[in-house]
Amino acid sequence: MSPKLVDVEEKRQEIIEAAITALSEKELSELKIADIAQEAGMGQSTIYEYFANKDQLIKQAFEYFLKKLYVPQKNEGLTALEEFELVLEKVKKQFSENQTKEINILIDLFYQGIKGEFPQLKEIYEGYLNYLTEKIIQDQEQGLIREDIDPQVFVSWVGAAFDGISLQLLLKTDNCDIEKVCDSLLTAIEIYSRKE
Amino acid sequence: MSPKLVDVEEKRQEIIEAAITALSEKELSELKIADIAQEAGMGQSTIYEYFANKDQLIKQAFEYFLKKLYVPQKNEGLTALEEFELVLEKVKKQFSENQTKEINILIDLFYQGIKGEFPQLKEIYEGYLNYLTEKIIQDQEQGLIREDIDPQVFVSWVGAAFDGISLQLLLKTDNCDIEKVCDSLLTAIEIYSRKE
Amino acid sequence: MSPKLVDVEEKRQEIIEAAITALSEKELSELKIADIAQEAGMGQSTIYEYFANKDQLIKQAFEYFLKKLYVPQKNEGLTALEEFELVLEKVKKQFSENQTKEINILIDLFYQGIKGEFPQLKEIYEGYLNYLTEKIIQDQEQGLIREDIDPQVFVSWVGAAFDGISLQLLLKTDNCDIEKVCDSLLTAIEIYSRKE
Amino acid sequence: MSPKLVDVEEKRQEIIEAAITALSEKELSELKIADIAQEAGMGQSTIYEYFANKDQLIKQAFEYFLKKLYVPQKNEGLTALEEFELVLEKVKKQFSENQTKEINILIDLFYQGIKGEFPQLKEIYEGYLNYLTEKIIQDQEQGLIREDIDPQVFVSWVGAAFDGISLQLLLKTDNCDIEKVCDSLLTAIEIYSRKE
DNA sequence: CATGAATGAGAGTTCATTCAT
DNA sequence: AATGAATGAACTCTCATTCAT
Repeated sequence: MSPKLVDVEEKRQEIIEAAITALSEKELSELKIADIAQEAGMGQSTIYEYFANKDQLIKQAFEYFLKKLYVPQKNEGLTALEEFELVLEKVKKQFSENQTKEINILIDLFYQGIKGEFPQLKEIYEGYLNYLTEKIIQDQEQGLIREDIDPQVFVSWVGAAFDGISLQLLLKTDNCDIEKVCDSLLTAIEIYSRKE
Repeated sequence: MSPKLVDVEEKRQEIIEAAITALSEKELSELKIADIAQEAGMGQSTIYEYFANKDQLIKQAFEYFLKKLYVPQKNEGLTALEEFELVLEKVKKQFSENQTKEINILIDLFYQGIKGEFPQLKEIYEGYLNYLTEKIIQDQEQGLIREDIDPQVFVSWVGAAFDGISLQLLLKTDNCDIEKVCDSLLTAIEIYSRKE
Repeated sequence: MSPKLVDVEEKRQEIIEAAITALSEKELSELKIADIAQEAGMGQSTIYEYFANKDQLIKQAFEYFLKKLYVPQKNEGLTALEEFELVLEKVKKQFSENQTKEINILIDLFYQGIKGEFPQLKEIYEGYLNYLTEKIIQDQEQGLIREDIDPQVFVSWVGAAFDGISLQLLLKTDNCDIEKVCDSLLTAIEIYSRKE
Repeated sequence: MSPKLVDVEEKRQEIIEAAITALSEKELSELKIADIAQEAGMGQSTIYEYFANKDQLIKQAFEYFLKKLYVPQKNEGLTALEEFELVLEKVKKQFSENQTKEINILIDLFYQGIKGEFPQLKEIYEGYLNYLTEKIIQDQEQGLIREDIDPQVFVSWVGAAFDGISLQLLLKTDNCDIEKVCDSLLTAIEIYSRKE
């Protein structure tokens, strides 16, 4: 009915995706509007038709990136321990060759999040911890995990350990074999949580 | 014949400290030479009498900061577990009100380190893990820790958990009580490592 | 859909011409981007849309200037001696009132050329000598010039004398009448080169 | 009688010589006060005790350089032609390996002179032409050179040719053998000037 | 709607010069 | 007299943003 209108939202996605691609190759502080425009195959000024300024664009790009990354993908049937294994598996995969680019964005994103300039990160992080907490509670109900364990507290350090392992991978410490570290951690978790 | 003589090294410290102060209030990518000069109470060009360029200054500032932070302070007498407690104590203290500023710098520093632009960080990080590894080995020799545990692997995930906890504190997740998390983690460590 | 389209090459010419105008009023080492921008009637940053940096701009300006100056304008029918007369005529004209500005640029250009920072000058200079050499050879074939004269050697000092005369004009020595000097030189050339 | 006074003039010479040494290694537009100070082995500010500013210093350095270079060294007994040969010999020698450094200064000096910022150059140049003119006149009186030649005019183009040859040497044109060019020029001069 | 072109504001850096000692 | 130290003013260059078409 209305005259041919460009789908504004679609165009925004296009730009955001270009921004993410660009971000995967350059760190945020080096990312220019020109880079994004080139990646998107459009003029710089066109970007300003869809975003008020660079900051807005970057923020929305991060948001989009996180949404895409954190497809809940709830594994209903799994126990907490199985879930933990899965998470670690995911971490390892993420650092395998073909996904290094996403990690670059994750780093920038965390940096912004920690600096308080991307508050969504905190929410998402808490969501992820809460999801794991739920799992613990379910397992406790099913008698798989000791009841005297505070699920939130437990998840907090387990999650922390996972993040820390990511950090070590990022720093590329040749401290030791990631495989063994994960196994050892999982063993500790199991011993700690299992009913007598 | 007797013009004012300045201890060059001292002046450098002065500027570096100004840079660190400035960094505690602004993130690295927003830090200008002008900020540092103002903080140091001198003209911008004076800074260039002591540092070749901004990059050099920043790098040396990080280095200085790390040196100051990581006074080895080896606690000879302690067992690994006691040492772990101590580390966590330190982490908690670091996040108490009056040291928030240092944390800002730590974040920037880690960001640079991960991005590969401050390789010293990796060394220091490995040094810290190695120090803990030594402790484990000593305790194994004294029969305090199970011998079938690979010290490096063990330290790797323990260290990771510590870092992850820091990260959670940085993100200010109100997930739960830090005190309890630390206790829970320490318990898990103890159960995992103790001889039958 | 139809934003203003500018012929990039044309714009470059515009800037280059502004640079040349500016150069005719200031010596190279005092020439600022701001001067060129003002002369061209645009913002400084606009210049950087068309040239990577000042050096590039200056180099291209010199190149452009030389091209404009050295229109081959080969005078097919003339003998070497007639050509020499013509060159001297040209030199004299160049120093007449309304072309003084171009001379300023020529000086800078020669300075750069001698300093080795504008190697094109050498090529052009050699081209000019070669052109004259050709003329001599033709005349030798036609029996107008003694065959025992090495054309290159001959041209070398004749060209040198021409350049030296330019230099004297530049220094504005009131040594004596340029007209007579040229005549005298031409006579010497003629006597030296003519067949018995 | 008076307390130990530094001989101001001596100190100035010292600085000037340092400037000249520095100039022989760097071109004028790249020469910093710091370079001169370093070469002279003194602090930058000391230079300002003896010279009002950089410009003054450079000008005096050029003046000093010229004075040192142009020791009249009048060769009383020689004929004009012999003198010409000598000059060319000098030119060739100047371009031999061990004196290239002085040439750098000469170039800068000429550049300044032509630009009108070093008027002394003109005087000196005219002095040199006058000296040669005198020679011609003497030879005419002795019947060695045709009387119908205007000495000034003659010297003008001969000098010009000499300068032009220097220029060719500076541009490093591989046009041809300097030796032969000089010989050819001298022959032309001789033919032109000799009495029947 | 799209965008080429233009730009102002500001960044890092250099260097002749001044000044206190 | 000598100079280490400090610096203001100026320069080149960058880039997010605006605007006319």
